[in-house]
Amino acid sequence: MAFSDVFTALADPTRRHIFEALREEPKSVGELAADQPVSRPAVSQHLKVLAAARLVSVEPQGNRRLYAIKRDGLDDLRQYVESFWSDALSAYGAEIARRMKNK
Amino acid sequence: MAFSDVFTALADPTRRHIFEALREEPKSVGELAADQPVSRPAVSQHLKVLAAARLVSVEPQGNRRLYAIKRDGLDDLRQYVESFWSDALSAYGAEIARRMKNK
DNA sequence: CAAGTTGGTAAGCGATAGCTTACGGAAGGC
DNA sequence: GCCTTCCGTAAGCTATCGCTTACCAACTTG
Repeated sequence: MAFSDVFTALADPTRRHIFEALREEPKSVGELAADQPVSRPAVSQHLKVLAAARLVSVEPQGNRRLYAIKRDGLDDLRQYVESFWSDALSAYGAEIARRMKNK
Repeated sequence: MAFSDVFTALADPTRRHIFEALREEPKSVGELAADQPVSRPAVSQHLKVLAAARLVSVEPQGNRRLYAIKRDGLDDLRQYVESFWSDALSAYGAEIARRMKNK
């Protein structure tokens, strides 16, 4: 499943910060690294993981490489959460019902 | 943030399987372990992580402990994804616009 | 009360994740 | 053609994760 890659990608705090830094606008690796407490190669490795999870896209622009948020990974995540929604609701209701019954 | 715990909890495949096994109904540790390729203590440790992320709830019932899906963690996750939605949409649109412009 | 379930915790291990430094290659500026 | 900027990759180290076995506590049942 593609869920696995997305969860793994967003589980790391540094990687999540990088991802969130792209909310405003597409940025280059250097710009992203400037805002993080880790080295530039580390950021580059994180971006590779984010790209594999289809959370970001790359577009070479001259000398630099512009990274931007990509919808695909977020779509997977959203779908996963939504698929749990009705189940969780019913389970939640059953939980409440059972507690009232036990009382 | 509470997001971190949720992402970390669902990043591990075994832990996600355990979590998904609770979709149907609340189960005991032994029942959960029977469906997994790992030992019972491993399942117990995974449940601890899931509980810390507020993804499952526990209720002692006699000799056993019944675990069930809890909404709180899923709520956090959903909220995180939703908060990205408009941004991702606009970024996506900007991306398309830029590509058309470059062409 | 003794024996059998059920499950959480501790200790220890092998594997992996994330970081750093060092290097190489591609594009821009002179 | 050089020199600089920008960035990806390789190698290696340390810390952490997930697993196992061993142990112990709580409850149930005879």
